[in-house]
Amino acid sequence: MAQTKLSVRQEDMLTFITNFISQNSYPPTIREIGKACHITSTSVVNYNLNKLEDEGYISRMLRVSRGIQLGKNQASALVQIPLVGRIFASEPVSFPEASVSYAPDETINLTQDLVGDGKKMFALEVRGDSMIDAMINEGDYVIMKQQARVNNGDLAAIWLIDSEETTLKYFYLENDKVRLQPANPTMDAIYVDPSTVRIQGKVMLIFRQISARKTVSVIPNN
Amino acid sequence: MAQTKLSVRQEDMLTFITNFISQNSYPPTIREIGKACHITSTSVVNYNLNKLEDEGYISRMLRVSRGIQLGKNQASALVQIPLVGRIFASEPVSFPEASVSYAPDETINLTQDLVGDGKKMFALEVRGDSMIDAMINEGDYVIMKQQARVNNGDLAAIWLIDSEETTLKYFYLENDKVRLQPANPTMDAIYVDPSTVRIQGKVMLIFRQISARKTVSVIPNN
DNA sequence: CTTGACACGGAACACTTGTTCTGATATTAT
DNA sequence: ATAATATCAGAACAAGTGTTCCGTGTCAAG
Repeated sequence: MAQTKLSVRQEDMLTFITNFISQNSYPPTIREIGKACHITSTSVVNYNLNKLEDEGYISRMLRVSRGIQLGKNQASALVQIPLVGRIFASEPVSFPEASVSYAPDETINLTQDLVGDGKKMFALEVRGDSMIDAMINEGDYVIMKQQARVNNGDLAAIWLIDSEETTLKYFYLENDKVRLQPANPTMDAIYVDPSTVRIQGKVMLIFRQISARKTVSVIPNN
Repeated sequence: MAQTKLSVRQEDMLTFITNFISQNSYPPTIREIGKACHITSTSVVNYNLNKLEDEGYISRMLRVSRGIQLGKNQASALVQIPLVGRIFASEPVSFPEASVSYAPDETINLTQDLVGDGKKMFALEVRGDSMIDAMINEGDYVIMKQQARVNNGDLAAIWLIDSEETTLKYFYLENDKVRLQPANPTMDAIYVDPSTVRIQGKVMLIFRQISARKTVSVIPNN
């Protein structure tokens, strides 16, 4: 159970097992592992499998064919995040009521290692190109987690009460002033009073799916 | 192949298989199914498994122990994409040789509805902030597909022979000239001769994981 | 009634597969 | 150098496992 270093061969086996399972959705046999990792003897595979089990990377079922389970650290479980709508610049992010059971038209499947447990998270599609200061394009998807407090350095959706608009900026609380730092490093930060902002949520992930992009209307702008 | 109704026994088997997999993370054997569903003969289990396969509820691997896969409707498949390195601006994207079997240090798990089959795809982590014209930040991950040709409108990694650097730009072939359009709509396109560019690949996906971002060194730039 | 399709049970077979044993080689400690 | 430990290869065995064949019963159509 100690966290000693894995041998090259054991690393090899572990990655193969992981790939095999994600590809076939059932674990490989000892001989399949051996063939893939260039190990001629089943006993050696068995030997190293026991090592992997000792280290906690896998679990083995006694006398069960393909009885290999990945350790807790490995499994990249899926998370379904509801796509709740579009986000326009200068509009508040409207989160759905958490109380009502909600049936989204569309859900976005992501892995847990990207967004965590997915609790209180919603996906928004970005419309309009006025989020360039946040380095976000039209068509991008933003995964947000609804929360009223964020840590310093988080990219947050912030409702500016005075100007009545929402921006996505990195949030820093400094000396009783809130510094809102654009993601674009060439742009300047703005400082506002904490009472004039309301945190709506925190951005967990941004992604841009190029392949699905419609033929953009690009007119060379000279 | 028709969507006829399943028999009671087949329903039974299907629910058992589903539960078994989610509990053990490997599929059951024919005899395990038989025992759980009170079927004494393996041939009957085999018979009904084939029925289930005909109806599309499961897939079976020939002569493979525990070779049962749940139907497509159940899980959106995962794709593992190797993280092959970092990408700096003005450097050519170095794809790994497709011929050699390749063991990546790290892989990125994504769902198929985001990147497709994942074939010939590699993940790159962006270093340096000189890709702002492509609306890409430092720390972003770029999923690229290695290919020498792209369609008009694709975001492509392009090696500029003259200036000896790689840029990510939207690619348009127009009147014997190549128009390279920055993703940032406020920036101007450039026109080059087709002989001076070489397409290295196509960008499939870009994502930015905010939560994992290290505390950025942000000095207010007045 | 006869026929055929369908579902089932039992049994046997051949291959798969986890396990174990023996011995060899490499690495490290004494 | 010597011993101890770790890693490996080959072989063999027993149990697991998918497949197939044969026979029986049910039920609806002809």
